[in-house]
Amino acid sequence: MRFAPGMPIFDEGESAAALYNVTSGTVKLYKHLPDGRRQITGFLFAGDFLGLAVKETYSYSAEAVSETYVCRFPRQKLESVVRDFPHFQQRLYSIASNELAVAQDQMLLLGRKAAKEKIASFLLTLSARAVRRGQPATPVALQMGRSDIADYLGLTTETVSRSFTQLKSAGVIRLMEGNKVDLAERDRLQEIAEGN
Amino acid sequence: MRFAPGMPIFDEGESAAALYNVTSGTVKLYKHLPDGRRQITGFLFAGDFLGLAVKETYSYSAEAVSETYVCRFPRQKLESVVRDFPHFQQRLYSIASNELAVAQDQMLLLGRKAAKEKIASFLLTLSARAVRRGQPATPVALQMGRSDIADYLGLTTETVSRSFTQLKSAGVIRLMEGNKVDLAERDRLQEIAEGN
DNA sequence: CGAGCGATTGAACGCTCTCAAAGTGAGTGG
DNA sequence: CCACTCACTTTGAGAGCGTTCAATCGCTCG
Repeated sequence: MRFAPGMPIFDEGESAAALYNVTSGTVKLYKHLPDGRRQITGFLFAGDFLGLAVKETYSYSAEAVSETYVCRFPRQKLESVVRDFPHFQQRLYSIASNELAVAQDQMLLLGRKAAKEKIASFLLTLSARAVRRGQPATPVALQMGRSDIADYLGLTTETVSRSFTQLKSAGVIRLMEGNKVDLAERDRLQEIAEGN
Repeated sequence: MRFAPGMPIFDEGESAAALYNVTSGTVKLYKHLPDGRRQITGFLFAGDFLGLAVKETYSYSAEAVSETYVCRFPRQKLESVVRDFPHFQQRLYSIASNELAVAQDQMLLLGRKAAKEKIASFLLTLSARAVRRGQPATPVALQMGRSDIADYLGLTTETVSRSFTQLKSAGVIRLMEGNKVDLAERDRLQEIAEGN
């Protein structure tokens, strides 16, 4: 299935009818408060899964950030596959367990890191994930806008922008055309991410 | 196994040798930054599991908050049980998937809620979990100290204390002896938790 | 070339933190 | 039984970081 930028893949509360795998592109997962405040709980890239849920409905919304292709596994079929190949269940557990560890790192970031530390951590995480997909560690391509980054890190777009500027002024990163960021001083960025 | 208050159950980075189930008591899970800042990622009560990890080492530390009894399942044995009873694998997946949803709620709290909203949400969550364990919805017993609550909600002890005082002054809650909190106006508390 | 959206920059405010002190309660020993 | 200690909580005052509100900049697209 193809999704254009900004298109919803599914919404919080919808019946959880399928599991998806991102083939290419970028997806964001998010939750809303009644008054409109938003928290993005994760960005997904090629190879990532979404829709892992035991519940009857999705507990978050998913939306394409850039042009995205996903592979859809209807829940019924998935369940029959799992019955025939118990190994798949183990794989699902492994994925969920891994996402849980990522979520806990993100809690540490949201609860205890300062703005500049959040941005530094974010860039390093994106870089590491790019490497895992076989892409170079730098420059990092930011598929998402400042407002998505802000809602992911628990900040405002203005603070995100200011933090980027500060890191740029310090020579730690370089903002390039095409919304790419060159991690000029990766070690220094690592130190900043950890609070030094 | 028995753990006195403050005793570590396992530490981040340790070899993940076992899965635990809390029989009685309270456990906190947390992560540290190099400079000592701490984020508590969860509190566990009777019936909750800890140590769900596919990785070789634990990605967080676990410590008893009150006197706690846990049931320990060595990983090896667990794996053989899972091999013989594939249904267990499904159960593990279900638990992990559920914790993931809880973690996402917590991200929304940490990233987007104000101090008073965080406290209100916290009290309601504790109450709901107490009900699930067959206990009354109110009063809620706070097994953990202010500093643990602060590190769970991404606040300081002072702010936690002040927020409690504000909610008390507004008549929404009542602070009782034995570190119990009476949710006098549950509806109002719910509204505050959601930002109204 | 103008419209429009997102990003950046600026100025001022306010929520939460920091630092400090006082209050409270449980446990200990005289 | 009471004074004392120690840890934790509460309260106060002031500062700072990130937000809010607002304006400008820059790019893309029609």
